[in-house]
Amino acid sequence: MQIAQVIVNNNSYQTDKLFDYEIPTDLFRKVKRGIRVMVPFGNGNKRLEAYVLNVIESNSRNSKLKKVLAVIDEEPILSEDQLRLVFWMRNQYLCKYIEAIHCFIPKSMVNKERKKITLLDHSWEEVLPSSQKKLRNIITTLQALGGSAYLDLLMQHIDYKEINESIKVLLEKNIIDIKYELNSKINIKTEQYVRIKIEEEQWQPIISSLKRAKKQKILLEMLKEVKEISVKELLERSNTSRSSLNSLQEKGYIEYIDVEISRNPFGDKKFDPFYKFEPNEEQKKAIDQISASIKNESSETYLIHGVTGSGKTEIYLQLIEKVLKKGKQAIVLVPEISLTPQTVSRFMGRFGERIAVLHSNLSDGERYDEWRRILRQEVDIVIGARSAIFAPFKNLGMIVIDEEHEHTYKSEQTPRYNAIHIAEYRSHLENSVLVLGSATPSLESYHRAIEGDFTLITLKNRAMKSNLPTVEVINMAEEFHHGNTSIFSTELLKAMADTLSNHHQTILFLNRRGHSSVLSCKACGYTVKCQYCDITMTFHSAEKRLKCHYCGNVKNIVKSCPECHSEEIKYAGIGTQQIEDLVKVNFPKAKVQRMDMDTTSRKGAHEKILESFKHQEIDILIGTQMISKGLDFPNVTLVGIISADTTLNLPDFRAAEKTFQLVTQVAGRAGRGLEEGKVILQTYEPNHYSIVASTHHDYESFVKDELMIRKEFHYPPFANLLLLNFSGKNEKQVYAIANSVATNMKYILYSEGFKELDAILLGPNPSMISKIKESYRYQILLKDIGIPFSLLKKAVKYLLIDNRSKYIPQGITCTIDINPLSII
DNA sequence: AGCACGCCGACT
DNA sequence: GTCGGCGTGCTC
Repeated sequence: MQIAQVIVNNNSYQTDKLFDYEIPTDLFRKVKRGIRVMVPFGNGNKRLEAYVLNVIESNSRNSKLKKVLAVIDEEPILSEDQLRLVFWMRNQYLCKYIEAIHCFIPKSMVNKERKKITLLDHSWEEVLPSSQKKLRNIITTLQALGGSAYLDLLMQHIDYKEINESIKVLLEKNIIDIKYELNSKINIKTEQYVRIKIEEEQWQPIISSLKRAKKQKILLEMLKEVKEISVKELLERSNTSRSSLNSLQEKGYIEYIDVEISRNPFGDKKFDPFYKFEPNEEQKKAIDQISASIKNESSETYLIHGVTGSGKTEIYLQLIEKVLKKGKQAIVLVPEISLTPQTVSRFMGRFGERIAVLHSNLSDGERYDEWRRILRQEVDIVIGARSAIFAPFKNLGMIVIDEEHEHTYKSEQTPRYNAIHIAEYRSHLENSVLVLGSATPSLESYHRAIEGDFTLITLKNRAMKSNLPTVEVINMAEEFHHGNTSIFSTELLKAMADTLSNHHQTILFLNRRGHSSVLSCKACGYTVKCQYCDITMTFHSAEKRLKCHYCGNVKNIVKSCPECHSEEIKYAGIGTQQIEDLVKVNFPKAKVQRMDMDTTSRKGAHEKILESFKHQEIDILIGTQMISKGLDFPNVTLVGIISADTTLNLPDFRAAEKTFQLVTQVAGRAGRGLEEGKVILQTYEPNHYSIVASTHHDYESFVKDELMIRKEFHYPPFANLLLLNFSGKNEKQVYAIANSVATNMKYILYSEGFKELDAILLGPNPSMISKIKESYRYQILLKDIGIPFSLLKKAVKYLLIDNRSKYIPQGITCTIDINPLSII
């Protein structure tokens, strides 16, 4: 007997195991590893979609096994390599099978069965005594919904919870009918085509028979030429109507067929060709070195550390050309497509049609189309954000991860994977080259390069022979002592004036949106906080309202303090909106544009701003970290960093690294053309090692200092971290649960012989933001100091996965984050 | 996740 | 008594 071992499409820890089903003989040949099937599941034999992870042969006849009902796919939806990745991910990230599987499959492909309840035409009034109020209520609700409704919709209209019982009673009484409908969101977009069915020798008699049907004759003659054409096009070209075509079909001369087409997410957008250019010495060396691995199909990892403007993109482009020549495919990851439109357009401009683009604001349908294009091998290159690492290429030659230090490569939802981590494993599985690139590599990657895991390639010079900009640090404390209370230092204002008069462009950077992030009472110190989150509300001057940046809650501004009724309200914590206002006051004639989440939420707004900046319709561009990467505008000669301290002061072990990266990246926007660039960096901590290093563009010295600190305090790359997050509405309960997990954890580790637990387990502590959307948050941090990381993971798996129901009650959410990028 | 079963307080 | 809410345990 053949048995399929499947994972059912249920996102629950309790069903996260392989279930055995008998494969009926007629499905023997169709059921394979990686295919989807329908199976009966549970007491009611609810039909569920399931993924076949194994097919085994069993000698003993187990009559208790249920049978596979049907297969969904012709071909496996998950390849052998992808299956291997699924198993690996579950182990690595302690996630469920189904969570790993869903990474590989677009949402719109997942089938879910919905219960549809239909009222039958019976005189239910007689059958149901009027005392049965509940049942009658269900029926009247059903009538109001038009006689039939899906169960979930029906439940929204009825406020008691035990609806299933009543549904069952109604079904027994034959008052309603239940149907299961597959809520398949598969939306292969098709277009109707016609195909001619007439053989050559039949042609003459048929044509003569159509003497009186002029239009039909025209249609047939056109079809004879092209054999197959879309209905729409045919009708347009022939100037005929559908009815003529229909009568041809009735006579059997033609047939209609549905042909799959793709929606193009880029519409008719044309990309300027981006011509290949001759690489300089450094670039050429890098290309040659990596090409060798592409040629040998060795799964080597390269880390390209190249200063801003060193032409990393051109290296990627030329390497991809080599990959394509070998008949292989390439994946390019960029931090966030919408933030790097220039990079994307260069790829499109060089390679044209055979690229699929996966960015975060594609609709489900568009995402599905791109995925299909990849699967049908219509593209050779995928360029996309984090999730593009799962692109279903069959012959992968290379993975490029640009700006590899970016935190967006780490998923914020379970499974909390790191795309670099996945890329490493995937390149290993599929013998493809992995190329990481950054002007400011993450300490993890750089450390691994030093250790010899990655091959380091350094680019010291800018490709266009321009120099790196000079960076001038302004001590804002001194500025203040000299009587300048403005947020702009004298130097910055002067430099902005100079740049304006030279008709060059300025970028001002501040990593905080809104107008003011803190409103507080001068008299009693009260600060306005969100009622749902433990966070101060930010004043937005455009809407003249207060917004919570965590839950989106909006409040009117407070004119007087709700505590002491003082009317002295202080607006502190400067954001980009306020900068914009102040710039306009200081430079009334300058054309100023702000670019942050608030000005770019509309589709296409992003490109529009960059386009007008490119055409020099903007003198001063003000923005958040959105402007820190990928922008390449030669006329920008001044970059002003309003405050480097916002990131520096975060209570996170990566604060210094983030600051160095951000400052270096932003500074890199200046002086990319013929003119020298200048950066003015304002800070209250001019002597901090990350500030000093970034002013000298000295990555190596920063890394040296930072690595020493990381080693001393046992942080990555010298330790692995495991963060457990607990949240729930009842603060006391959240703490109690977190505490019991911590206690049990300590007990397990202690009994394994590890006595120094204070360094290994920290917490539970309230999270940095202790409340978000009315949920209280606590966390436990685990570090592998003097203990194998695998053992920590094993203990976590035992407590929070294998015995989850014992430790985590309903109402408490607990997430596991392996090597989080941030522990705040 | 969904569903059945069984316990228990709150009502006609 | 019994209705309905809620916790528990199971699904090949």
